Amino acid sequence: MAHKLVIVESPAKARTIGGYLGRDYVVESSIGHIRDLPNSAADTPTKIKDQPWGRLAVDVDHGFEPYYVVPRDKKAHIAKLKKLLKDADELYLATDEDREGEAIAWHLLDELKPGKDVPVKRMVFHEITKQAILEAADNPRELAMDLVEAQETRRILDRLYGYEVSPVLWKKVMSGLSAGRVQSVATRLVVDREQERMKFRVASYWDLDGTFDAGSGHDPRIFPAKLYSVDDVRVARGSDFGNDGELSKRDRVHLTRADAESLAGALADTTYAVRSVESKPYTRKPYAPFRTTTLQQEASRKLGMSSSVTMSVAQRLYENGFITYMRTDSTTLSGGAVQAARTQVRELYGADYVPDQPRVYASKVKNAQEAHEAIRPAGESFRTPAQTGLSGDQFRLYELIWMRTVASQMKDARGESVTIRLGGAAADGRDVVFSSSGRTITFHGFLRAYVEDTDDTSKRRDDVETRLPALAEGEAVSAASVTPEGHETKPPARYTEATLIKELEEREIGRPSTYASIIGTILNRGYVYKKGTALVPAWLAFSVTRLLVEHFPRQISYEFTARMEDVLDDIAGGRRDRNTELAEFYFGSGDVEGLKTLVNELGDIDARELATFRVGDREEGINLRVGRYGPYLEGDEDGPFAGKRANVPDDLPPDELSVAKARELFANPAGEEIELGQHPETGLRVVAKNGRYGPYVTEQLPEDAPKKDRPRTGSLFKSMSLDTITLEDAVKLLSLPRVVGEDADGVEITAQNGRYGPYLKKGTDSRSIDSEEKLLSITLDEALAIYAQPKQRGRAAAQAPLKELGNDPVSGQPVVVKSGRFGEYVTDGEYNATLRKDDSVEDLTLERAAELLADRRARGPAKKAAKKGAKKAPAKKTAKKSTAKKATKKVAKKS
DNA sequence: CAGTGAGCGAGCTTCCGCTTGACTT
Repeated sequence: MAHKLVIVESPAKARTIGGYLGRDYVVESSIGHIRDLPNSAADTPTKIKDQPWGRLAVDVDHGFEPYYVVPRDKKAHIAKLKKLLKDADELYLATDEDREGEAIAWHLLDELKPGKDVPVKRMVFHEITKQAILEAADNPRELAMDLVEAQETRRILDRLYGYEVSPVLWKKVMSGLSAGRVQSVATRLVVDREQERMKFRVASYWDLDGTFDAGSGHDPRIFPAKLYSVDDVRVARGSDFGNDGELSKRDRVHLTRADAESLAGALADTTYAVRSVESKPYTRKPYAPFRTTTLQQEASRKLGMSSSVTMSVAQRLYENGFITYMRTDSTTLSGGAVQAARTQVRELYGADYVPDQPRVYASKVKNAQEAHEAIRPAGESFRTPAQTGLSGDQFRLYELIWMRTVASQMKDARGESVTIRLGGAAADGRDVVFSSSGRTITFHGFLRAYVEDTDDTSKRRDDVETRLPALAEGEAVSAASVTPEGHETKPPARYTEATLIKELEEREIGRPSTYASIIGTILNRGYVYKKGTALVPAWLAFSVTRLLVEHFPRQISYEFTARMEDVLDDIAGGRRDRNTELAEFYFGSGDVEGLKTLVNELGDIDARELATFRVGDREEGINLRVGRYGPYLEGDEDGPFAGKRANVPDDLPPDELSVAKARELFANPAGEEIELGQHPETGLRVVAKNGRYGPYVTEQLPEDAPKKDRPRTGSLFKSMSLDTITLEDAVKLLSLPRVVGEDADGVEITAQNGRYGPYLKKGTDSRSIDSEEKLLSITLDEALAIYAQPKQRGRAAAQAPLKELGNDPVSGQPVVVKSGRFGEYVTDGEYNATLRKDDSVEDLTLERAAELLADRRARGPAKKAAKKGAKKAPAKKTAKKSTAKKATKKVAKKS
């Protein structure tokens, strides 16, 4: 029977909506985007691979035309959708109403290609309630192609940014690194904050902490107050100092310890009078319902969940129908949800807590696309946490969301905040004022249900009460105690996952669906690491950020994304043109240099300079350098540490690398070594360390040993670890190479560990052996037996194929799968093709193997001599010719 | 930044945004 096919983005949404729409409709999901630019060479179609822009999959010379592919794991799903469409008489594209959703709708249309007799409609809704869905089905619109263009612009710009700038980092900093519009700015935020911390100079300041007695009859009778001013000049507090440790405000008196102590002494006999009592009404509005970022922040503060844990717990709640969609930038509640919340407030707290009018929360997020509701309990009436039957993290997160939603429809908290100033004269004639502030809450309102936590420990939570006595102006008060108190300013706090995400949102960088993964990216790349909950930048991030700031200032600027959003809005509104904008970004225009130009001009970037950071002043002569094996210190040629180097522990936060710390590291450059004891024969100290080639043991020669005496070393066997290694093991390792014996001609055979693993050596003839343990145990007979065998030429060749697939349709040669140095590959005897990411030996068919081989063949014979100059002539003459051609062509393109 | 001996298929890394998968006992 014919039906109408509705396609939404999320399977859980499809289920819900299917229930609302009834039997005439079949509701399916796209499961997000269904097509995208190929993300790696393996997925790039052969026909564009050899184009100069093939790596980008965007034809930058012809209108920035993108080449989309359906990812392998989506193919089956597309087939399913096509099948459903076959029996449909109408297609409703009901993806989210935002830029990405509009693009998904267009991709669906372009990929499913409905027949002319199947009308296509675009259906949009912002809340998943029966009424909203039915209305949406009755009021479809057309696809907004300008919005699709805006999304394409965003997609292409991100591709060009990421895939052009990342290779610059591979060349100049380290292979495998990445740069992108979002991650690079996120990293920069963390680096900039650390640099502020490094520049930070602490300020010490003092004040007086007083305890005052309001006299009997007052409740409370005793109350605290702090020194506020001396001779009408305000006493400096922490916020009055800048990061340089200097007072940043005028008209402040900076008290030292001596000042504070002498003033306290002079106040010993002072009596005080109330100078002023200022009372203001205190009102506090409830917080808006959760959106993705605020949920992540509160789950972090209240439940200690990381952003990724929060999202996956929320995902499960969503899939099981407990909450609405969790990736949203909207704080809007549907009418039904508002009613449900108000009902719940009445039931739980009484009618007094229900405001007359429902509360409406406008979005605070600048580039909000508001395709969804706020995150709230699902349904038209809310289940209390106890009614859900949930447990563990799901229960706790649901409870948080429920409380927040309910509280958002409660009355304001009301009360009074009071400031009391007490004045008195010191023995030396100075006039002093103490100040005390209190807060009383007369009606808690929403605070009974939910109080937001704060990241800033100096801020009071909204529900904290401090009661003060009801004093009147002129009333006399005595001091119970006046104590000098010392304080120090604190450096700006490091970002946590939650505060970094908050910062990114405020700067319009990233989207709800990506906040958690942005953190994942910068952690995975090694740009930042976590120390407790704090995000600490690695030195690598300093190098990368420096390169980007110096050479891609526009792209790495904090405003880049916000400006891009404005442009995209204009494209979506038909006021600007996609190609003009992309061309400006990529090729430049007027005095704006394009990305392409910047990338091409990078030959002169000095990688060494980029990776060098001065520690302390020039005179100290200390540099930190970011090396392939991590950060290390190096002395200036003309400085006190000339020629010296020292490892810097990977987990030493950059702001803790003081000059003193650097000197300490120079003094003990060995870094972390594990003391194993004294060698029973030589009496030398034996230690285990981590080195360039992994963990190893070595012995410490006496300081006065001649320089050419090298200490013996030995890599740990794979079966050993630095945690468990014993002196006994170490002694064995140091005994290598071991003399196994002599052959019939009197040539010595030794056993040792090398770059390619354990092996035997007889003169210049070496043979691999199969276990490291055998280095210690192999006998002369066994060794002679190995040498009696002819030498194997190459490990790969010696191994039997993993699988035989039959004959290749092109070459007619048998195709086999083998395991080699670079992983598994297929070969027909002439060409070898490495298996791609998604291939497995088990599932590999001859068809797929032939595809890989054809792909490989299309790129021509292996180019052996191309790189390091021809050492040996390649076996095949024909191969040599085309190799040379290929190589020249490539060079020409690069320059 | 410890120090080592052969000869072996080179080819790939990377962006941001949408959304959930998961071969088995």
